[in-house]
Amino acid sequence: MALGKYIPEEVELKWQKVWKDSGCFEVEVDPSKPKYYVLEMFPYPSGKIHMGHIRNYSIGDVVARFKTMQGFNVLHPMGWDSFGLPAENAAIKNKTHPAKWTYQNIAEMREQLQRMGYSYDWRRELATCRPEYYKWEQKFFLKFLEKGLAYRKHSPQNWCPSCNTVLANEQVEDGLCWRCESEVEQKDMEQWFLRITDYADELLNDLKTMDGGWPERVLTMQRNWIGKSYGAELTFQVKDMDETITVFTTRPDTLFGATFMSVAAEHPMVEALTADADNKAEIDAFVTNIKNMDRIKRGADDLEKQGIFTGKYCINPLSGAEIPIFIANFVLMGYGTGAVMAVPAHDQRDFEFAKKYDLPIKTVINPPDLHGKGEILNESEMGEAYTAPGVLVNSGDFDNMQNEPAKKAIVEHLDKSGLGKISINYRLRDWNVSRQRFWGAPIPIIYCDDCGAVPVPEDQLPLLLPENAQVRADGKSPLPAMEEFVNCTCPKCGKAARRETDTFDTFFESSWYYMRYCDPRNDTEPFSAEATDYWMNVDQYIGGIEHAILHLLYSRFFTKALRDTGFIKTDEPFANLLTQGMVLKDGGKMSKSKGNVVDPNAMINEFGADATRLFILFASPPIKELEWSDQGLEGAFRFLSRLWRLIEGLEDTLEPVQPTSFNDPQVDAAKRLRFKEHDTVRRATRDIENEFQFNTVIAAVMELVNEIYALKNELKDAAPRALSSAIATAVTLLSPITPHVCEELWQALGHTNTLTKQAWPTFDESALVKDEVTMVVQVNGKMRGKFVVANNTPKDEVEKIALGLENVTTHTDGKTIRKVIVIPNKLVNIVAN
RNA sequence: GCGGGCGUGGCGGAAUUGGUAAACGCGUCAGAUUUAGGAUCUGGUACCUCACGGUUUGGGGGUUCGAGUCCCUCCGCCCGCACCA
Repeated sequence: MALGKYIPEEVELKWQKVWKDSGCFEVEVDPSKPKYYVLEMFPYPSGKIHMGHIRNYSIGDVVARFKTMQGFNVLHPMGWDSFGLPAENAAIKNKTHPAKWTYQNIAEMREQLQRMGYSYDWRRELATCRPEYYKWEQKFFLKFLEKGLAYRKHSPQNWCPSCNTVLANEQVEDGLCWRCESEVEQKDMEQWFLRITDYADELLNDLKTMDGGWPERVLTMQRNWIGKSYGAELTFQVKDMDETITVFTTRPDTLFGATFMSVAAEHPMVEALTADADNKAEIDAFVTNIKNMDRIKRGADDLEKQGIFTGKYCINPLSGAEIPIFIANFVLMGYGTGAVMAVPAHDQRDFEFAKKYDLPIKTVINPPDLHGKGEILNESEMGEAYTAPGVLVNSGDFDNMQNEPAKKAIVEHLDKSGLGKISINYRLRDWNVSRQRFWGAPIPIIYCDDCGAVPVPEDQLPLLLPENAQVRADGKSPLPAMEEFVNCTCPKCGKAARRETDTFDTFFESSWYYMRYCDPRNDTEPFSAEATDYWMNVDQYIGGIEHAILHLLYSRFFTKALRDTGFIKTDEPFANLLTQGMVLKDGGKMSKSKGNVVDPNAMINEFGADATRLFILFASPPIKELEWSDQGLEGAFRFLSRLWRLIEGLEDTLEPVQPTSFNDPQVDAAKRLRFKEHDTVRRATRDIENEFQFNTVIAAVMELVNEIYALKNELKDAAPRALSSAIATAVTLLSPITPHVCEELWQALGHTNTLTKQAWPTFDESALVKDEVTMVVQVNGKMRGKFVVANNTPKDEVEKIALGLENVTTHTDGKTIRKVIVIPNKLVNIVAN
């Protein structure tokens, strides 16, 4: 058939329709085939697709198509993370309902994704703002409540004054709201939490099982975030009071060196400790000052250490020494117990504090070299704390012990009198899932004056978000003022009661959507065991690094929590994670403020979806940053046109043969082409399997096309089947990357199947064996010549040829040949001096 | 400060893992074709040198017959964590 001119839009729309009509991307559970689940992080439907989306989804699409061609039953779904603040803000601006804005955006973005030709099973599309979806997470919440995994607590929370809602710890970056970058305040509130800390250990330990599957830096970030530290809790009696203070320390071995104690300004004992102090007013001012300091300033690394004496002392449980209790600005209530035993000789912070307030410094860990000489580290000469290992001194019965074993010995000793125990501390906090916003899934709880917080009965789910709500100009949720929503009766006692008006954090929805994709239309359960047993877990997950903690940690937790509530059998949701690099323009991030945003639609209209996909995958490996280039995109288009013209020009010659099917080379050119063809399959397969290096896959196919161009006139009559085979190979290898144009060319070659049903080409090792090889000759490691010999020519023969080369002798004349190294079929290095 | 990554032509980036550095593409130069072309084709293009040849993977040192690749050290950039007791 005649190809005519390459008009991307025509070709692309044609094949998109063929794929859609044939349902070739629709998959079902099929235990007879190996499954492969490839997933890209689903988008928030902001309305316009951007280059980051295109990159993310193009990478995923190549993986999906490649794995399909390799014979896997590939699940590749797409949907919408459609609850969230921007919809609400847009609705306020346009005086409409967030749902309307959201569904419009979804329709637009769906069209744009479809225009890219991605191989999604669109039947599985889901939107998290639909009751059919959030119904199930309301159910999960009730189950978590039953299991004690969800609970309500009154405590200081991160409050974003601009978003009008609380934030989880993970959603505060450097004291700023992750969404709007407003300064986050502290506010006492009663909120719903999920006990992610119950899973701290499992979340940490299982990171080991993902080694190799996840990027090292994401694993590190999660480890840091969980922040496990081993230590002890030690209890100090307060002198002249019937009170104790417990500290967390990782260095119980230094207990004898504790010369004072520091507590946080928020510590619950502060009021009692200072109640009868002479300078009560001064202390109160100091405490208020710290509490009012904003998070950024308080967390700054150059914050000067400040403290104030409470007037009270406590008793060192081992030495019996009386040590003063200070309130200090660097002690955090949110970590450990909010109280620290201060050992200035062996902790740099305590050292600085002691110097400033002239507090005693006492060496209890002696450096090994000094200890050997019978000397003890002199406190008055110390310029900084000694934090390295050593031997205990000034520590009573524990003297001369190595400090590591002493840790355990001291805690065990204190344990007998109930004053100390081994303790493991985490930085991770429970997940606050309450949000004071409208556009989210309602939390299914009813408050009754008599019965307290009562779960909405399961048969009343979904608890619907009212469609008639009118968003408020001030950004506050309209729910509390909606009587028809708030007023209800207590499911337990039947008396009048009020509904919870907070909604779930939107990370709640994204924590399990990948499970719902397995069985998205199920209306009797969130997903069937049959579906999730087969499809889960996700084999390859692809998305941005910005979720290294947030979404990825919550999802890991959710998977484990759903496992323990009997919904699923999986331990970890994502076996392999690829974090794609950012798309840059002129060396920087694309942003509206810089005015350097490239609109994908314009590119697709001018050069087509295929050229856009080709460029974005060719310009850089997926994990690295990508510098956008309009000229590069044109180059991609040029290559596709060149391939198109190649086939168009050979229409009378080419036959519909299978890739790598030509195996009877009679002439040198055919042999050469066959070698290149098989070598390209080898390289392409290897590079895809090695971290999806599509850039080099494309380069290899370009080389093959160049080779075909170079040999086509010679082979047109001599070996037309060699050309047909090589071209079939090029088109097939390229098809996951530029699927539309490849389908068109495949059809033009005379094939009647579509490439979606074509197997990934295989190569023949024997085709890669060359009759002749080019060998390089070096003299003292410098290249001096080349020669061609028969493959596997014996070493001594090769050596003889090499030594005889003219350009070699000019460099060896007058020198003694010390050694000749021969690497078969590759290189000869002559060592001479 | 701690942890991780990176540094290769004018640019994006390759290098079968210790064996011809700069594949592929962009840009650019020359030629061909064309009424013309930002179309297409052919050829050149790391640097210095008329040439022979020499130099080159952030700098310096080392291991090796041989180093972009391994080791040490310094410099620069990026990312994460950071008063976490």
